[in-house]
Amino acid sequence: MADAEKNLDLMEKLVSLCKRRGFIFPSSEIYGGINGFWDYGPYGVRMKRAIEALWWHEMVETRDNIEGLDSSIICHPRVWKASGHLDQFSDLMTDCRYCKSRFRVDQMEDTAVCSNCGSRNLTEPREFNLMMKTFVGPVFDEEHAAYLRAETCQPIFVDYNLVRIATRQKLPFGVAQIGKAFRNEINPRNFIFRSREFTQMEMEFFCDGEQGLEWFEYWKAQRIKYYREKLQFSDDFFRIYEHEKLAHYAKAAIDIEVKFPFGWGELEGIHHRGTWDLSRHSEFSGEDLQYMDHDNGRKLMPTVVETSVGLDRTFLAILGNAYDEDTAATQKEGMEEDVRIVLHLPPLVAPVQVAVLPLSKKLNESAEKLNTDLNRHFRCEFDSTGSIGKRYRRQDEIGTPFCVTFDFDSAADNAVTVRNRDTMAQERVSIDQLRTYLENAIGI
RNA sequence: GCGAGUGUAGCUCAGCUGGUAGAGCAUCACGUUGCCAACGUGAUUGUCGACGGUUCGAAUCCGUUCACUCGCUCCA
Repeated sequence: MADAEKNLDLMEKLVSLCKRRGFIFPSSEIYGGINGFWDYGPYGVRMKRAIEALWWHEMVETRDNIEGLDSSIICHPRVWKASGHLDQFSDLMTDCRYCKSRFRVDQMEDTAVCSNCGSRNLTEPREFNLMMKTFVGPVFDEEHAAYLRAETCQPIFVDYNLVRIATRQKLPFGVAQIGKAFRNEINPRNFIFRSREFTQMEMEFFCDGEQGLEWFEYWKAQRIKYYREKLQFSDDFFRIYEHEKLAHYAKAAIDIEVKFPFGWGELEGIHHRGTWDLSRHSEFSGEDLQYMDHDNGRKLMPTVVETSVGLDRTFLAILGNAYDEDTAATQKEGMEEDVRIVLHLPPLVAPVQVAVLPLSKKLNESAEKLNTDLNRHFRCEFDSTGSIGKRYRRQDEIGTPFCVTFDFDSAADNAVTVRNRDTMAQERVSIDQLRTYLENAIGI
């Protein structure tokens, strides 16, 4: 099978598995769906929150100089004037009906003629803006227009000084935020890779411009380490793309790209944004956002180094990387082996980390008690239906790294079998040691 | 937004030229089994994506629309 075909196949399998097993559903499905919107089901939300928690822990909780923020989704419209989102994307566009080219009206020499084919058969100019519009208050007129944030970083810049004062942070320090952002993408594509409502995990690091490039290199290294060690990405699964064309204010920018089922795609951007954002907000708000360095009596506009990740894209990358089909022994008539679908998810983000399975329904009571105990420390699931083999396969398909099987000897020897998802090997573990054993295995 | 393809049970799909719906898997119950999708018996499941038209009759033909996939386009 050709690579492209195989990859397409993988995407279809992921979409199907996600729906079937409750990871991700099309939004509003009973009404026919709505383009560019997705719902995270029971297993999906477990995993999504686990990824969020992992990022937050790595970026905020384990660092003294990064503060958290949870800003509103709707901001003052001038925020988007200052950021440039409103003007740059309020373009009037026209399409040539003949050759299908599209032009910005303000860039055309003659607004009645297609510069590509010379046709005069053009559509009426239409306004294109990627920001989602709404109205604040009950009156729906332009004076009350507002926008859902197109990225989570702008409110960080807007609140930067309040955060600094409240926390008494000195440069360099960062502010992180996880939240929804909205864009009216012309054409949402590739499952949850490009949707109109998505979650970003962003951290803006404020520093003295003289150290900007050093901090850029620092965060680049930190983020690569995170993907290698925490999400277990191998070196052939991700790559660094260095921007050749930089925004006028930026000094450096890279993207971390990963191998999605449809090809390489951006997962995270690490950008040196200079003083541009804070300068713009100073200018538009009239508020002086400069920083007073009391150590040397110097006043400066902080430089920003940004790390910006798409949570939904991380989710898709992890899923695609984890999906595997191998073969395993079966007792089905006339068959030696059968296909086994397994998600090799990193245990830290697996929706179910430990499945507790009684070997027989006769053992339900004791096994349920064990499940209740383990549930306090891990994401657990109890299942007693069907044969034990079937239950193992069910767990494989949702990526459960460990199955704990309570059997007929367990009550007597106070031990259970721990079955490994990846190797299918089993190990007898004392119930007293079980929590420690699982914590080590999961990497908590 | 343009072009192409697809849409039938939870999933994968079959339903030829119109006669009002099927398989495998999954799910559930009971029995059996006791560590890798075992077996037996039984059961549940559909506005055939939506709306409209043609027809005595539409999953099937026609139109419109919605969604998904791919290629353009877009992606601050």
